[in-house]
Amino acid sequence: MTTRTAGKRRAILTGALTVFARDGYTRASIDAIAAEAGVSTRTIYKHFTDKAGLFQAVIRDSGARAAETQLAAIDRFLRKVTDLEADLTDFGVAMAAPSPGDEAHFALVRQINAEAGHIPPEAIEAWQEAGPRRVKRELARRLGELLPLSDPELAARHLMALIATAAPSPHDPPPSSSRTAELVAAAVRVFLYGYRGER
Amino acid sequence: MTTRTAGKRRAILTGALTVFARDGYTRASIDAIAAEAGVSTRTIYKHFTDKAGLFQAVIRDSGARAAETQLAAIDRFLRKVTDLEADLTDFGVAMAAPSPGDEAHFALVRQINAEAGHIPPEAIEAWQEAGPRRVKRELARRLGELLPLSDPELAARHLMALIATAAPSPHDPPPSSSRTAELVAAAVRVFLYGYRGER
DNA sequence: TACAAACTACCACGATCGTTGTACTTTTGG
DNA sequence: CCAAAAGTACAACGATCGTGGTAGTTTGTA
Repeated sequence: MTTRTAGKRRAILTGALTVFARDGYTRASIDAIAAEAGVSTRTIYKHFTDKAGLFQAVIRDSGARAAETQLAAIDRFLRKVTDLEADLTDFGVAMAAPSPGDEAHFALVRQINAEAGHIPPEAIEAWQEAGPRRVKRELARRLGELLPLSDPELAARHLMALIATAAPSPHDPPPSSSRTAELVAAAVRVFLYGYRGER
Repeated sequence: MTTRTAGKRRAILTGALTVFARDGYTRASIDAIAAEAGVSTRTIYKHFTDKAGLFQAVIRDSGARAAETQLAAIDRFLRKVTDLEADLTDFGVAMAAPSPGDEAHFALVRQINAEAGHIPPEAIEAWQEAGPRRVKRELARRLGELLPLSDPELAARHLMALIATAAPSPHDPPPSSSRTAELVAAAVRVFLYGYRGER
C-alpha cells in the first residue's frame, strides 16, 4: 500500500484542520501546521501546492467528514421514528453537542464564514454542495416523510436554526450536557408546535 | 470644539470597520486602513495605541451602534402592537435586512466569532454585554409583555435564530427584499405557532 | 497674524512568513 | 539487500507588515 504517504497526508490534513480552525487562514503558519502534524514543512509542499491549496483541501476533507457524521445522525435517529419529539431531540443533541473531533470543524466553519470573500467561489460552492446543502436536503426529505410540510427545505432550515440555539457559543464556556439537552428539547418543541397545524 | 481630531478619529473608526470586516484582523493592514480612512498611518497611532487597541475600539464602537439600531427597531415595531404577527414580521425584516451601513457590522461579527480565541476575554465580554445581550434582554422584556412566556430570554433566542434564517448568507448572493420578507414572515409564523399554546 | 497642536510624507528597523533549493536519512518494494 | 521514493534538517530569498522617528505642512484659535 501507499501507507506511508497516505498516513502523512492524513496527518497533515488533521494538523492543518486544528491550526486553521484555531488561528484562521492568515494567522496560521506553515511551520505551526507542520509541528502540529509532526511533519517537516517540506513534506507539506510535497503533498499540496500552496497554503491556499492546503486550506481548500482541509475544507473539502473536514466538510465531507462532518457531512458523513450528520447524515449518519439523520439515519440513526430519524429513520424509524416512534416518538417524533423524543427522536428529534436525540437528533438535535447529536447535532448540537459535537464530539471533540467535530469541535474543530465547527471552528473551521466560522473561519470560512469570516473569510468568505477571500476564498475562491468554486471552493465555497463545492464545499457547500458536498456538505451543508447535502445535509439540509436529506433532513428535508426525512422531515417531509414525518410531517405534512409545504416547504420541507425551509422547515429543515428552521429546525437547524433552532437546534443551533443550543450549540455552545464560541465565547461562553460550553454548557453542561444536561443543559444542552434541555435547550435542544425546548427548541424541538417550538419547531413541532410551530409546524403542528400544518404549513 | 475638538472638531478636527474627533472627525479624524471617526474616519479612522469607520475605515477600520470596513477593512477589518472585509479582511479580518490579521490580514487587515494599517496601511489599508489608513488609505480607506483617508488618513496617514501616523495619525492612527496618535489616536490608538496598537493595531489590537484599534480593533477593540472598532468592536466597541460598531457594537454600540448596532445595538442602538436594533433597540430602536424593537421600540419602533414592538412598542404598541396592534397585529402581533405583522409587527413581529416588520421587526424581523428590520433585523434581517441590514441597511448598507450595518452590513459591515455583520461581517465584523463573523470576524469576532472566528477570532474569539485571539481577543482578550474582557473585550469580548464588554462587547457582548453592551451589544447582543442588551438587545436580547430588551427583546425578551417586550416579548414577555406580548405573550405568556415561562422563559422570555429563551423565546427571544428562538425568535432571533428563526429570523436570522432570512438574513443573507455570506456565501450566496443577497436575496431580493420581497424574498426576505417572505422568509421572515414564515419564520415569525413558526415562532408564533410554536409559542402559541403557552410555554 | 502668529503659535501650538494636529496631521502628513517618508524612511527605516526588526520580525514574521511563504516558498524553494540542497544535501542527507529513512523507508519501502522488488 | 538495494535502488527509488518519501521524508527531514537547514539555510536563504524576497515580500509584507507593525511600529517608531523626524522633519515639514496644515489648521484651528487666541
